[in-house]
Parts: sequence; structure tokens; C-alpha cells
Amino acid sequence: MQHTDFRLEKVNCSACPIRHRAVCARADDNELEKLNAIKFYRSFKAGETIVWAGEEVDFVASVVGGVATLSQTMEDGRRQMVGLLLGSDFIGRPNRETVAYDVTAISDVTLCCFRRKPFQELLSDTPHISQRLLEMTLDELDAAREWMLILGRKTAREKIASFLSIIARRETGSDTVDTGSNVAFDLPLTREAMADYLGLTLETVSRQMSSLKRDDVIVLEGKRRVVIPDFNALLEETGDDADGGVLV
Amino acid sequence: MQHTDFRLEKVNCSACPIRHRAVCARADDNELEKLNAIKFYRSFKAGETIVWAGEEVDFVASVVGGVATLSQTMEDGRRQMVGLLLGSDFIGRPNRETVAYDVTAISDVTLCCFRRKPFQELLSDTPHISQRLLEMTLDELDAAREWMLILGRKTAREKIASFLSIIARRETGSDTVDTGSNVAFDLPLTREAMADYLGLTLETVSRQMSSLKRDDVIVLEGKRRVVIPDFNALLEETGDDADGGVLV
DNA sequence: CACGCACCTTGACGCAGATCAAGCCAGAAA
DNA sequence: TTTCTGGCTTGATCTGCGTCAAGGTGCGTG
Repeated sequence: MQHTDFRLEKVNCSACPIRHRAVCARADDNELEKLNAIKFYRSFKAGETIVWAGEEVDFVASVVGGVATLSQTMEDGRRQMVGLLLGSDFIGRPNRETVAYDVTAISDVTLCCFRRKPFQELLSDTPHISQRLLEMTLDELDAAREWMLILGRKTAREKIASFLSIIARRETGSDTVDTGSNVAFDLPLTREAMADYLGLTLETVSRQMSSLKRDDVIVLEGKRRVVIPDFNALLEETGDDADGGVLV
Repeated sequence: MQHTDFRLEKVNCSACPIRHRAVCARADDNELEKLNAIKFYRSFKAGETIVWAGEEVDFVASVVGGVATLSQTMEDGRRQMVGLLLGSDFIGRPNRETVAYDVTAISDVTLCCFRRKPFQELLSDTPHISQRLLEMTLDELDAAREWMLILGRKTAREKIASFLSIIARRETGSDTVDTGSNVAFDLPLTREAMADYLGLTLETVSRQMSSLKRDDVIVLEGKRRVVIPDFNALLEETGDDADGGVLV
């Protein structure tokens, strides 16, 4: 029974719509087996808080579908997003049972969770996985540092342009967006969430979106769908060096 | 000869003024031996650039003494610091031979360097070390996220207060500064570097320092030495939750 | 259908912090 | 001693973005 259970789950895991970057992507059969044994799924409705800052959680997880955010809130209500979790991103960390930020479901979210205790044991046993986790964490650190430049030094217009180019890259999945060609995607965030991402107010976000639209840098179809007729033109607006879509 | 060499170096490593958080802190004799075999020292003068963004480097390193920064510069000269490296901090990363940011010596700096190739091999062989590196990276990520809140949502005054409390904690080495008691330390950064840290101009930094001084939150002895008569009063100014000196 | 609600847009106005400009201070060099 | 230089301070003015306020839009529900 345990055996069939595992078989079933294994198929299940490979079938996750997006393969989990963190743990499944390069795992071999043996590791997959162990992962499947400690795995379960949880779903959250849009707007629901997945974990509150300071809360204890007994699992780590990988985002299977939907969008979630990490954010910090000050006493007087000022809020700053510090992490944006899309498909296959990782939540939680080994060797720390409390979470430091509010984790919120922005759309309906499905998580593939791993029970913390056994996951940590797996980590110690399988250097492979802990090295993979290190790589991921370094990538996140890079993203955080790019974000810091945006927050600290860019104008509102540059912030919006940078945000759009980041989302375009992540949503379309291609690191090197064909510059010059049409790119289209749905914004995974409301204007307010964008504001929390960029350290702006939602009014300023709205104004700058309108302004970029007026200047034909973007085309809006409805409020959420964005078409970028010329990706290079967008990159011009970000204030970054012009040498292509390099993240770091 | 190799043997004596190693003996010598081993003593040397333990004797590093500050024990390297990254690699030596918890290493056993066997690991120390391997580390010592691939180790060398380099020094830089204040103001010197250690590595330029995009440059290839064949070593990773631990800061033994002095202060260095990671920073990004935009075409038009706007600069944002994204990392502050004090004693025992780690520079560089496994599996990436180019560096993404300018690394600059702010004071005279001594690095304890490890040749990249053998260091990476050591990482694969010793899960211990790669796990330690993961822990460190997660700490850095936390710091980056705290920093993002500062950059995105805090006022100039709050930024300065937050900066001072961070430096106080790092310079005095105590995670839990005795709130209420006197704390004194030397600023490791110029006003300009503080501005680059906080996403401000140097004039605003100067004005806010003066303002905090006028309000008796801090005492300045010369331009660099800061005395904080009441640490709680400083924490009040940061805008953070009042429950003590928690970093995350 | 209309009603409500969540989300978005746009306008008017004020202020925190940037910018421009002048001068101060302390240590080093002559 | 004076002079120079790099870092710091302070003042006056300007401006980008926040704040407050008033609608607009579109979807789900009775």
C-alpha cells in the first residue's frame, strides 16, 4: 500500500503543471520517492493570507499555480512587498520554523507542501538538494538586489517600466525576450499590489500606466492585459543599461 | 614541506582577527586543512575597486578586516548600494565566475581569498560547508528584504534611524543591543555612502543627522563617531515595531 | 434590469526631499 | 604659519510624488 501510494504520488509530482524549480527539477527517482512520501497539497482563495508574519509553519512549499506575495507591514499600515511568488517558486526555509513575512495569495493558489521535519532530514542526507536550494536562494538574492536599485533610485515611470519588463520575462518564461517583437501578458497584480511592489501609491501607478499608454510604449486591453509593441522601447524607459534583457 | 606549510596556515586561519562566518566558523580540522591549502590574502586601499561589475574573478573571499560595499550604477550615475560587507562577510558565489556588482573598498580592506575551482570542489564534497553557505545566503536575503522596506516605504528620518540601528548592531556585534544603555561606534561610511545605502542624497543624510542630533536622539563626536544615549529612543524613530532589536 | 462593490482613473493641491549654491571644518602638505 | 583638499553642513528654491477627492468601469448578484 505504501508502495502504490508512492507510485501514484510520483506520477502526480511529475505532473505538477510547472515542475518545481526547487526540489523536483533535477531530482532522481530515489529522491523523488522520498519527496513524494512527505508531500501534500493545499489550496488558498484569492486574497487569503497563507501565513502571517511570525507564525509557526510546519511545512515548506512550492507554488504549483497562482500568485502569492511576501510582504512587510509597518504599524501605521505602510506596506512593502519583498517577494513575488509565481509558479514553481519556493516558500519557507530550512532550519527556521517561523516565517518573517506575511504570505498572501493574490490569485487562487495551489501549493505543493513538504512536511518540514522530514524535508530538513532529506536536505542533510541529499547535498544535491541543498545545493539546488542554495542556487535558488542566490537567484532570489540577485532579484532582491535588482529590486533595491528600483526602489532606491528609479523614478515612478522607470519603476513601472522595470516592473513590466520583469513580469514580461517571468510570465512568458523566456529569459531573453525577443526584443523588438510583440509581447503580451496578463498582469498578475492589482494596481495596489504593484504600488506595494514598487514603493509607490496606487494613484501614481495608475497615472504612469496611463502615461506609458499615451506614449504608445504599452497597449492596455482592459485593465489587466498588457501588450508591448516594441520591447526595446520599454527597456529604454527602465533606465537600465541598454545591453539586452540581463537580470543581474 | 607541504605539511609544515599547512600547519602554519592552519594557525593563521584560526588567527584571522574575526573568524570567517562563512567557512571557518564551524569547520573541523579536516575541512580547515583543505581550506588552508587553497587560501591566500589580498589587501586593498580605501577607495579602490576590488572588482568591477561584469568582471571575471577566480576566487571567492571572506572579509578579514575593513569595509567593502556592493553597488550598482546606472548610466547617468545614479548609484545604489546593495550590500555592505563588514568583517567575516562573504564575497562571491559558487558556480558563477562573473560578479554582478561593483565591489569597492570603503576603508583599507584585507580579504582572505579561496581559489574558486578547488573551493567549488570542496563544496560538492562537503555538504557541511554548502549548508553553512545556504544559511548565510538566507541571512543576507533577510537583510536585503529589511532593506527593501527601508528603501520603499520609510521617510528620510526613519531611514537614517534604521541605518544607525543596523550599524550599531553590526559594529557592536550584539544582536540584542542593551536597550536603554549607551551605545557608541564609528560610522564605517561617509555621508555619500550612507546616501547610496539609503536611496537619498548626501545633503538629506546630513540634514537628518543634524536633526536627530538637535533632538538629542544621537550625539556626534566629530563627524564619524556616534553615541546613542538611549537606544530605545532611536528605535522609536525607525518606524519599526517596538518589540526590540529583531532583524527580521 | 439595476444595484453594489471592487477596482481603476483623473484632477487639484501640498510637501518631503532633490537640486543648486555657498561656505565650514579638520587634517595634510608646504 | 598658510594653503589646499575632501568631506560635511546649511540655506533657498524647485519638483515629483503623495494626499485628498470625485468620478468611471465592469462584473457578479438579487
